[in-house]
Amino acid sequence: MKIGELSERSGLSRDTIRLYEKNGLIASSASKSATNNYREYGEDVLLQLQFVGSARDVGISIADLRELMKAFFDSGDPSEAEKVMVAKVAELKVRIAQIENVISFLDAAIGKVRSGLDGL
Amino acid sequence: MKIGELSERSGLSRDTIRLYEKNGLIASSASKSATNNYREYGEDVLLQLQFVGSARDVGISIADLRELMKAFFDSGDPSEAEKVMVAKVAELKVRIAQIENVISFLDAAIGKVRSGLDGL
DNA sequence: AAAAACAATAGACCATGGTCCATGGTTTGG
DNA sequence: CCAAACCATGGACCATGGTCTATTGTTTTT
Repeated sequence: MKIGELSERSGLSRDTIRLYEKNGLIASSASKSATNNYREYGEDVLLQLQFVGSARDVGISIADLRELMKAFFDSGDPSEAEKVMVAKVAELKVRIAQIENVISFLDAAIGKVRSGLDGL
Repeated sequence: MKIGELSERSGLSRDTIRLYEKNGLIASSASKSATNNYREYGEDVLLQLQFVGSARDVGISIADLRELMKAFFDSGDPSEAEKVMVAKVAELKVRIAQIENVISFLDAAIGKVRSGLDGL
């Protein structure tokens, strides 16, 4: 498919898709084919892009994502690839813990406000 | 305490602290006192700053944080304050779910790599 | 074949969140 | 008293991640 359809289906702008491609997060295939130099994407790229989108939403940087995608797709060394991904999972779990921490803080604050409401 | 000590104790740079103060995340107290115009902070600000630091780490924007801090400290309307905080907690829970989603994705990828390793 | 829709590229532009720097005033310790 | 250490301010600067624009080329559609 061409970038327009991919954009449509992934929910990412054409510009963003091109940016991601330029940064090595995805790859277009047969653009070199012939007449035009339009990017051509397979269905698989849509999946990749959905992952990338969620990951970006969650704050994973483009640089990290490049590393991850590269690990998964281009890595000659699978054990190295695994290492990268496992590390990222660990990082994300830490992040969840941090968020839970912030939530506790807020819950406490909410409790305080509520008791203030009830109390006086 | 003065900004240097607060910086020391909070782990945030002086510049960052000034930035946060300028953006209404914290407030310095008695600077208006007399001779100098040095910022003066109470112990409470250290706590606030620790919260702000964690929240920033977790990706909460300065703008959102201003709203939260304002809700908690300056709000005339406690029920409104509560609303803001509850909303943020909900948002954070969504974020956790998103991260868990990304983790699942990565776990699957790791599984794939591993089976590739084992299989061949 | 001509208009409308789509694509490419490069570069400008923007917001966010910090850091760094220059200048100048204040404190503090020796 | 005087140097070192600290503080203030404003503006420059930086990275990241995206969007927008202009220009030009390719398809499609009628």
